[in-house]
Amino acid sequence: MYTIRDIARLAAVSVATVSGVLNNKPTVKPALVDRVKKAMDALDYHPDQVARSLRVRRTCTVGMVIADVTNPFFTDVIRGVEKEAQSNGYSVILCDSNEDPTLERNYLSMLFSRRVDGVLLVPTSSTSAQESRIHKRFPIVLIDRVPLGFTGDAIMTDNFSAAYDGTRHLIDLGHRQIGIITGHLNLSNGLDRLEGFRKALQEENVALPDKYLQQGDFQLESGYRCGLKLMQLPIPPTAIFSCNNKMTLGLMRALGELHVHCPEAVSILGFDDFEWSAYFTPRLTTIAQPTYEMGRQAMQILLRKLQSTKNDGLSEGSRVTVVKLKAELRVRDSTTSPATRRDMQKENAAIEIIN
Amino acid sequence: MYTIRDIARLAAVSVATVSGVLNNKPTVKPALVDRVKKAMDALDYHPDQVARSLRVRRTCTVGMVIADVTNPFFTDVIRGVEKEAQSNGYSVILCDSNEDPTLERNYLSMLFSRRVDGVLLVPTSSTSAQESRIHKRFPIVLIDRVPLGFTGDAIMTDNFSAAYDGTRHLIDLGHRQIGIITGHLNLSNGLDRLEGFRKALQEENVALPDKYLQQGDFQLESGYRCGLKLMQLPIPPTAIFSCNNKMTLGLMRALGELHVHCPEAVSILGFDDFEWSAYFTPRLTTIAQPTYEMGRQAMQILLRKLQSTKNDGLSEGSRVTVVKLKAELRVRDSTTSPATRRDMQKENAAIEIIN
DNA sequence: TTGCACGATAGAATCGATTCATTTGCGAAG
DNA sequence: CTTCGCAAATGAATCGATTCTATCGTGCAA
Repeated sequence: MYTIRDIARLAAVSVATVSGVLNNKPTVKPALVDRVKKAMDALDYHPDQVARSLRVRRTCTVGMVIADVTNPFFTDVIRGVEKEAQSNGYSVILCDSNEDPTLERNYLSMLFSRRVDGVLLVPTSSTSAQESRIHKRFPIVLIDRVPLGFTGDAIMTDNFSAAYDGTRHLIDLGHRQIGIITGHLNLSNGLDRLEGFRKALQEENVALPDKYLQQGDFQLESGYRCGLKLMQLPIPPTAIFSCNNKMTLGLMRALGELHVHCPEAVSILGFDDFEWSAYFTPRLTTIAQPTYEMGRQAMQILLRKLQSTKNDGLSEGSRVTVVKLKAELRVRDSTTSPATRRDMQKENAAIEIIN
Repeated sequence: MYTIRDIARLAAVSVATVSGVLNNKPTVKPALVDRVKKAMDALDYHPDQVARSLRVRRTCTVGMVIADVTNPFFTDVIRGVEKEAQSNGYSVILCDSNEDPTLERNYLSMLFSRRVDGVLLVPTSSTSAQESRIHKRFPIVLIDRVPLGFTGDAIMTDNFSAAYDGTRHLIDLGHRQIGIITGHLNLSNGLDRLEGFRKALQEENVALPDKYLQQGDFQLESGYRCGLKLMQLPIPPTAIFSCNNKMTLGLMRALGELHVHCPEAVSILGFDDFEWSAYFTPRLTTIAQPTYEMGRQAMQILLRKLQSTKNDGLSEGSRVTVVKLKAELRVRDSTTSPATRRDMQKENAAIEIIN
């Protein structure tokens, strides 16, 4: 393993000159640049970034703490982050907190010891991101959700509007008995989606019976459980809004087991689109978040903060950025007007008679 | 930001003593350990891992270069890797090569500069992992696939047996016209699956017409294209084996567009199971790879190599580990005996008359 | 009482880069 | 011909840990 001194010796220059070449300082004469570069090639020299980081007090590394790598929502975000990081010379240390606050805390602590320049965080419900001690360590940008009362930098979908638009779609189709399976309500994503849903109902004077509001926790199992509850009510809803992808799957399973057909018997609107959702039967109507873009912009916000803390003459670093991205409603086959429901049932009846 | 010297001063000991406490060397007297720990708590001191890495020539960081973060196959692997790394005090730098050899090369170079202790790599088809220069840099463990003639450490599914078993399942159901959509054939995963398929056919003297073998590239688009070709043949196959998850989706789209019903008109066997595949209609019969386990064991193999190169008195470091994990055939609804096909078509005909 | 051995602590060198303070070299001006 | 100034190159200090070597102090034996 060669060092900068080996290169200096081989090229017959000082280490300072080699360093100058590495950082293409304009003061080094072209002739020397050439000699040094030849020497580096000859020894297949790659400067040690660890040593460099120690000296310049910057690692060009960011930490990313997410809740679940296997959720396609997050993997799209990761891809955006990674792409943007890579093209700016940054690396990403990936951490999976598995929605566990203790693990999240440990990861943040570890990332601090490794002296990452900043952190992208999908916070757990009782996140340590709110503690001022953590914030003194490095810039943090939250992704997807923020705890109530959070005042720092963050990027997320405009969940309120997204849920509002989706619900309007159901109402416009003619639904008046609409159920919802919510997520956690102590983080912004869960709460805002519920509020957007409520707003749309209120505007059209559609009632929301207590039983039509089922609180889940964004996990598959809860979608299944809430789905069963909703469809086993004396008067089941004619449409259900499921607040994330995993709960939608649980809901689908519940419908399957109860032999409730979608969209004939009930319309389903899911939050989160994913590559496969167009292959379900029926093809799912979903609210698609701009996942890749969210990751990309999250990294951009973080990079901007890193720039401004570097030349900290400006107090730019203290300005707070909050970005809300627009979601897109993708209407497919799982939502139809409740009027057609009766027609379809008639058809089915006819078929049954034949069989 | 405090350093070991601040702690030493506050605790009125030498830096060597503080270092001794940090690395719990047994020679430090309990009384001093106490004083030092108090000082560390008081200043919220977290030792700088960058400085430590420089001195001990070890970063406790590994690089992971994969082909596509958004493919659920890889995310499960990542989770296994990350979990195992975390519980051994290692961090993972994630890189997405996007199946691009140039990008792969750049990432490997960057990881070397960052002095990662080792690398987990899902190689692209013309990977640089075969160059001896790369291997001198750090231990590498390949995941999922190896290039032809590769001789280093690797972990993957026993693709040959998996494909053989899956194909037997189709034959046992009574299929004799079986098509296949293969992946790339210059990496082991694509080739071994084809060979396993061939073996099963040969054993039962089932012919494989040229037209029944369609070469894809593991991407969705190729599954779609090959699916169209297969089902538009004068005598289309009664069953199709699709060699990975994305191509299976493309195939499903092709079937949809052609209004070919599965499993009535054709049985589908997919490689790669994923959380959602039980929610497709029909529920997909798939060959499930032990993804999480693959990631976990990949990291274990790498850790073992790191151990043995550390105390390099032993030449253990030169022994090569190749692990092939068993896959599991998950029979669901997309594969049925071709005999039932005619019955179903009759049913459909009946329904059409009614309508 | 003195000397020696040994365990515990201290001090300084080290890892490999960057960067500051100097020195060197060269050309122009006096 | 000397000197001044500026650009280019050098050498040493530095970042914050670890670790080697030296020193200190204590207890035991002669």
